Amino acid sequence: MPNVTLDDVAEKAGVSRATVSRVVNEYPHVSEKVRSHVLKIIDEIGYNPHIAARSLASQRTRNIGLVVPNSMHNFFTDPYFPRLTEGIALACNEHDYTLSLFIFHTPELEKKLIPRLTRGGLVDGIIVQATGLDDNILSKISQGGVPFVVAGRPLNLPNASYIDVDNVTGAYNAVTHLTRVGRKCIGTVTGSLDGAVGLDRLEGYTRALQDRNIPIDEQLIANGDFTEISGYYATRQLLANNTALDAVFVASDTMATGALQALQEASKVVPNDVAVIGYDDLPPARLAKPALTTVRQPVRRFGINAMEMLIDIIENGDTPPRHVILGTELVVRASCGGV
Amino acid sequence: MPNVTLDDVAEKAGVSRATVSRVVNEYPHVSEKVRSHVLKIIDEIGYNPHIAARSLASQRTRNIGLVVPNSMHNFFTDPYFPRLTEGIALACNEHDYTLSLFIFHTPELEKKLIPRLTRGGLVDGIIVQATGLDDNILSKISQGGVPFVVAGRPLNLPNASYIDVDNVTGAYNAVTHLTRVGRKCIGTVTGSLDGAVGLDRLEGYTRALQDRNIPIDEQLIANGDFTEISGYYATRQLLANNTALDAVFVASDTMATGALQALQEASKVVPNDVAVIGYDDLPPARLAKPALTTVRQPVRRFGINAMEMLIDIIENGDTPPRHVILGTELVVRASCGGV
DNA sequence: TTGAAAGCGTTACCAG
DNA sequence: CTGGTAACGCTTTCAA
Repeated sequence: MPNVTLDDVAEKAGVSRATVSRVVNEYPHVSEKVRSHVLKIIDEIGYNPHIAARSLASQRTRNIGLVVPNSMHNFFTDPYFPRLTEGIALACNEHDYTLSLFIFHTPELEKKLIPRLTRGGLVDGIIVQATGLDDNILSKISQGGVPFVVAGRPLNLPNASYIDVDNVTGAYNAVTHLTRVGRKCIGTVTGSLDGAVGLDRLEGYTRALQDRNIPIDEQLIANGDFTEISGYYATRQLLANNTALDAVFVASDTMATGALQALQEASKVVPNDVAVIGYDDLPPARLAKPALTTVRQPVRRFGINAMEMLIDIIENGDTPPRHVILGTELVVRASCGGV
Repeated sequence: MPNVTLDDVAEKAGVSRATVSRVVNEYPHVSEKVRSHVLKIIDEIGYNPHIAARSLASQRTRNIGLVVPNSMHNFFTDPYFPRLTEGIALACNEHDYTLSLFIFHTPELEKKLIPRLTRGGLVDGIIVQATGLDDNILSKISQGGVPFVVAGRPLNLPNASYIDVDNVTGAYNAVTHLTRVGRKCIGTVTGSLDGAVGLDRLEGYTRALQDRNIPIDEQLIANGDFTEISGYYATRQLLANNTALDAVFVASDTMATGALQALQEASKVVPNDVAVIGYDDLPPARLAKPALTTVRQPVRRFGINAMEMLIDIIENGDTPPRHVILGTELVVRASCGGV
C-alpha cells in the first residue's frame, strides 16, 4: 500500500496539485467540472490527506489535548471523568477535531510534556483539568503559546478562561433543602479544601446556614478528600462530636457512600435519624441504599462547552477571558426523608 | 512567541542543522564537546521539536490511536474502560508515545475516520476495542496499512493480533466454587452473546457443570447484555423458572447489582438462599450489599500489555500474529457464603 | 564526526 | 478559475 498523495491525484486528474488541494479543502473558486472530476479520481485511487504534512504546512493540527495533572489522582477511578471526556470527545467529533490524552502520571512527565505541548505542531489547544493551589501546571501551560481553557475554576490563575459548575449554589440548595425538611443539626463532610470544588461546596453550606441565622459550628464540619474512605471517617468524626446530628451534606456521592457505611455502623437509620445529601448524581448515588438525594451537575454538557469555548478561543483569541458557570439541580431521593 | 526552530539552534551554536538533529535525537557519533554545547544552546533559547514536522520527515508520529467502535455504547459508563485506558496511557508515557482517542459515536464517523486513521501521518498504530460479530470495523482497519492490536478476542478476525482475558477459565472457576460450597441449582445471567466476552463466560459456566456431571438446563440460563437492568430482569426470569435456584453466576458486577435487587425483591437472602458471583471486581462489587464474590481481571495490566504488543508489532511487523491471554483470580466475599 | 542538500506531503501566495 | 512555487521544520542519506 504505497500511500497515495496529492501529486498522484493531480497527475491522474490532469490538474495541478494546488487545484486538488482546493477541492479537498472545499475552497470556493473551483469550477464544478474540475471539482467533480477530481473527486472522482480521489475516490478511485483512494486518496486521504497526510495529516502530519497538512499540519506542517497549515500550522494547524486540528488536534486538541486533554491534560490531566498528576495531582488529579482519581481521574481513572471517579466516574465523573469518563462523562467529562465523553462530552469533550463528542464536541471534538462534531467540530472535526481529534482528541489526545495527556495524563501526567508523574511530575517528571509534566516537565517533559508541557514544553512539547505548548510549542505548537502537536495540538491547537488544550483543555486542562483544574488543580489545587499547590500545583503550578496551569501557569506553565499559560506561558506557552497554545490556547487553553481550564475545566473547573483555577484558583491560582483567575484570569484564565474557564468553565465551572456553580458549586456554591448547588451546595446552598442542598443544605437549604435539609433545613426545609426540618433538620436542625446539619453537618457537612467537605471535599479536599485545596481546590475550588471543595471550597465552594463548603461555602454553599455555610451561606445556607447563615441565611437562616443558624450559627456555623466547627464541630459540624469534617474534612474529606473525595474518596469513599474519607467520607466514612469524616462521618464517624461528626457522629462522635455531635450527638444531636440529624443531617449531613456530603460533598460527593462517593464520599456519601462512605458516610452511609459509618451511619449504619453507628446504628443510625437513614433518613429517619440522619438525612444525607451527596453531590454529583453519578451511578453510585442511585446504587446506594437508601438511594441518595444529591446535586446533579451536567458533566457531559460541561465537557461539550469546554471544547466549544476552546474552539472559540482558538479562532478568536483569548481576550477577553471567557468564564462560563453551569447550574445544578437537586435530585431528591430517599436519603433525605420526605418534605 | 516566534517558535524556535532547529535552524535557530544551529545558527546560534555554529553547527549544522543536521548536527542539532543528531543531538536532539540522541544519535551516537556526536562529539561530546559539540553535544554539550548544543544542549546548552537548546536550553538557553528554549527549543522544542515541532512534532508535525518531525512526523512528516520521519514518517513516524509516535502517536497511537485508541479506537472505540460505535457499537461499544458503554465505553463511558462502564468502570472497566477507564482502567483499560489508564493502562494504555501508562504504557504510552513509558514508551514515549502519545495517545489519541477515537470514539466513533456514529457509523458516519466510522466511515469518515477510519480511512484517515489507516492512511498514515496520524498514528503509528491502533488499539481497537473488540466488537460483536455484526461489526465490521475490524476488517476495515485491518485493510489499512497501520499496525493494530485488538483489545479482546476478535470473533470475526481471528488472525489479528489480540490480547484477551481467559474468560472461560474465570467463569469456570467461579461456577466450580459454587459447586464446592454445596450449591446444587446454579443458574447464570449471561452477557451479550454476540461477543467473545459473553460467549466465553457462558462456556466457562457450562464446562464447569459438565465436568461435575451436572446436566445443563436451559431454564437456568438467562440472557443479559451487561447492563444493570438486564441483570435485574434476567434474575427475575431465573427465579420464576427455577424454584430450587440456590446460586447465580452473573457475567458482570454491574449486572450482579441488578441481580441482587431482583433477589431482594423476591425475599431471597443472599447468600443464605441464593449465592451470587459476579465478574470484573470493579468498585460496584465492593459497594454491593452484600459485597460480591467476583472474578478479578487485571484490567490495567491488560491495557499495558496491549500497548506493548502494539509497539512490538510497529517495530517488528505483525507476522506472526500475537495472541496473549491473561489469567483471572476469584475474589471471595460475602455474596457466595462460607466454604 | 560533521555538513550539504534532498526530500516528507501539504498549504498558500502570486501570477496569469 | 488554475498553475507554479515557495515555504512549513524536520530527518536522513551521501560526501567529505
